[in-house]
Amino acid sequence: MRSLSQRQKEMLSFITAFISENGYPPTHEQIRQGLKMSTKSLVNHHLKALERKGVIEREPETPRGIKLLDGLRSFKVPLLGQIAASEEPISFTDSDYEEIELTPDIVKEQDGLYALRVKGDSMIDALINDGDIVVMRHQAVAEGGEMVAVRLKDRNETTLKRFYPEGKRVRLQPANSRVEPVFVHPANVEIQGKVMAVIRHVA
Amino acid sequence: MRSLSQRQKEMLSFITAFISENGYPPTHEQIRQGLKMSTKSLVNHHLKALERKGVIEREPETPRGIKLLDGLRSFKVPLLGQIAASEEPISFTDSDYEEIELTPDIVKEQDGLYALRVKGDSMIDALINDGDIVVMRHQAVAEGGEMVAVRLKDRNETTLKRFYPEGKRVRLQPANSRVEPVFVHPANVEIQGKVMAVIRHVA
DNA sequence: CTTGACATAGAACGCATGTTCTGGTATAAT
DNA sequence: ATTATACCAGAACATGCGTTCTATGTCAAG
Repeated sequence: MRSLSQRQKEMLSFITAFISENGYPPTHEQIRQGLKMSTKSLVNHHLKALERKGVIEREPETPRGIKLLDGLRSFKVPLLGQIAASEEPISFTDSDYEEIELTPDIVKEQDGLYALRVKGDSMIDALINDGDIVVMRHQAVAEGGEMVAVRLKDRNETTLKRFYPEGKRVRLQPANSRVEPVFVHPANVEIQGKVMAVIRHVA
Repeated sequence: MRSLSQRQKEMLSFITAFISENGYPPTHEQIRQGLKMSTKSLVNHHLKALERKGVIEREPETPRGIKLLDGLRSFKVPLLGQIAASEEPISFTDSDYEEIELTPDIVKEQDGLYALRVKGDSMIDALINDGDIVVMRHQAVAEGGEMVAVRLKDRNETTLKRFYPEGKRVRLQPANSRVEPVFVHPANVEIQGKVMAVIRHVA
């Protein structure tokens, strides 16, 4: 993005604040009043410049038809429940769930996401604490190196580890490089989802 | 919020998606076309109902004057640089920095926040991995139990731990409950900020 | 002195859009 | 049979709003 002049920055800032406050963009007249200009044609002039610089997009002849291109892009993800080593697999049919609001700076891809809250400290060798939120993506097969939620059928236990198929066995590698990997038979493994991100509330 | 009828849910869903896609709300005519209704007065009727149920707010006689009350609320935080055990304290004067977009579901309070990317695995006993992002808040003094970025002057080293003043010494408690705490003299400690959240990109 | 960029000013025009009023159907509960 | 609720339909009206054209001033660079 080319740099903006002082007046352009002011206009962009005004529009951003207006949208935050009101939920919809301002009219040219509202911008004119807000920036203490005497004419709407000056507003149009600056909006054209912001458009040329790739900062906004305008829908022609459309009241409030201004879109910020560097606008905020959050989205919501269902927080379906909890994950712990010893619990039953998560049920995805629950329709009465919380949601958490994420952004592309937390998780790039948005398809098929859900979140789970970690219960207990059994995930600590994945550097995941009790109470952390893991953002998952629905996925029943994994590629080598992906971190997944894996259910070990013989132990009736779920763990979060990096998954490496190695011939006749699977290596499950903890995130903490100082902890030894686990080796299991492929038939013993059920992949419940791929870990996309972890969020920890501290304060 | 009282429960919505089927048609009201459809309308709310349409408006939410439209705003996500376009950056501004739809007109009555756009809603009418989107929901395959034959008249704008029906759109007005349902919008009135959504308003009564406290789901939207409308500015009377205002094109696109619809505000979602459960709207998305993200904000941006400067990503000022890196934090590692052995580096110099972070400079806050850098004006040419990235930003990351967060939401109130990641960090409730928004004042005085900045983010740092962790470099190296020296924070592992705080359950923080190389590459993780810590969201900090400017704060030069800490209360007992808060997790802070602490600089140990004699070792010229920065660490993230929970801070407990205990009379003539300070206890620095790792997040990992299986790791022993560190005891230091209060004069040796310089608090650089309070840890608010940790974000790990996995995939 | 000329040119280009930035900022500014106002009149005029034409289209975009919200709201009200009157009227109807279907279903469920009383 | 009546009432209430949800959903629906269309005409008419009035206001909200974007854009163009013509014009001017200041400052910096060549």
